[in-house]
Amino acid sequence: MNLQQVLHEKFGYSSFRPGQEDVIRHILGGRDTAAIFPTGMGKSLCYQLPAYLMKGAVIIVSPLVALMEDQVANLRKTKEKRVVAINSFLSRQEKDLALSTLHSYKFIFLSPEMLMQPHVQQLIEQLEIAFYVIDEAHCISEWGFDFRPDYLRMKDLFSTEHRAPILALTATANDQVISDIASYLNLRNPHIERQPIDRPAISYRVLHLENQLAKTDWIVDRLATTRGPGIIYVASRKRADELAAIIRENGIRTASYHGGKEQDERSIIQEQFVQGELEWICATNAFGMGIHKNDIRQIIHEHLPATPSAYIQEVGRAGRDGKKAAAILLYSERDIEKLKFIIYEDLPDEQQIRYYHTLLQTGESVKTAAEQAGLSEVAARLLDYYFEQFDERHVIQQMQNIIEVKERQIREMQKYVKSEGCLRKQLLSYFGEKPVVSTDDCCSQCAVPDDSWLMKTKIEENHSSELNWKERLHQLLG
DNA sequence: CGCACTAGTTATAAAACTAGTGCGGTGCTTTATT
Repeated sequence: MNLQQVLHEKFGYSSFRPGQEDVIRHILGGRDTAAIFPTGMGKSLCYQLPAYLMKGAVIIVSPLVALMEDQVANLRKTKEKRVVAINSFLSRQEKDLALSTLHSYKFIFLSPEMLMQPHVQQLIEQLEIAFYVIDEAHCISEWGFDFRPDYLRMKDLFSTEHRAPILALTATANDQVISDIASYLNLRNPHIERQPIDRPAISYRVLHLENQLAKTDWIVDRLATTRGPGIIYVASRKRADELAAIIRENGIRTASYHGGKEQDERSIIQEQFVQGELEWICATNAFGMGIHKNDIRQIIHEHLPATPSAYIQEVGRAGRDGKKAAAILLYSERDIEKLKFIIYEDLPDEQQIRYYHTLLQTGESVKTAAEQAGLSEVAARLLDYYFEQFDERHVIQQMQNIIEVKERQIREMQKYVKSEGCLRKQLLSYFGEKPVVSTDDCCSQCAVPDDSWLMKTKIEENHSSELNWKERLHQLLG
């Protein structure tokens, strides 16, 4: 069957977006492929379409349960019934039923953790598999090394001689991330399909503000005078709640979003934001993946994100409709230390590693050994993975490598906020790119920022309270 | 590390200092008990 024909009949599109067709042809030809497309450029089609032209099931590895559920719902909307997501949302019985009837599904969604469970793997081995999809594949780099080691364990599974081809999908990847993806998915002579990540509609701005109070003032003023929808990224859960409350006091529809909230509440908030019932979201970096909203106009960061990739991704959620959007980073010198603390907190030091290892060797259980060595759950899980691979000396070395990589990324972010040249150029250089076209409203280094297009009309402003936030807060507390 | 917050001190009344303390992101999974 002709690709165009399937595109039209099954998906109702008349033409492919840039890169899609190439990716699909390579997968149909059985070649491992990595596709780096900016968000909203139709990555899902790259696996959905070839699935219908090939025999067997497609296994999709997804980082978030919510993301899986979302994709399942989307496929069901297209009248596809042979879809299943195997995860902790399912009851014991539902899970057993799904696993015992795996062969009847065309699309099977799994987390890396689920995929790596031995009994799940046994069942998958018996299936006819068209190809594997690793959705949001940058998670291998972002989470694999220090948070979710099952992203690295997948390497074992994909190292078998005759395995189905792999399609890795992501929106953002520099050479290092691509190399991690290729290595940990064991891609063989992969085809790399890359679309430029530069988004000319986004203008960049860095503002140096002395402390949190100054930032709060700036944000409140900014939201009183300019329009959303927008996202404000903050560094802690507590701060997300607090800032959202302050903004709400000014009569602006705002909610907070972070990992400390119940799954249900998170879905509702996300949905309200997408529907336009909420104008602003104050969020930690938990917010973002799987948000389909085209008209986000502003992304404000109250703190420095940990990596350029994180920044590009968070900022890339704005302006998907191609219209203008503003990316603003508020920066103060002290943010760096705080950032480092959060990053290193979970990583075990040499002493802890040695002590933990000794305890394990003397027959102590993983749990008590971790407790006695003062390791967080995350740290213990990481060490278990690394001790599967290396001896003690190399495990310590690995941990040092992780810290070095993270420090390098923080230095890159410092280069960005301190850049005396074009911010866009500086940021893109990390990804080996240059700006695609020259834009009038490029960044705060190239020109004085022009916010006229974002200004609220008088009527909109009058909806906000006349009192400033300090007075309101005072009233509340007093 | 830096910050917000609390309890105690000062010195004779209320508020202003100080020292001590707690807290800080990202998500999958799942066992046995209430």
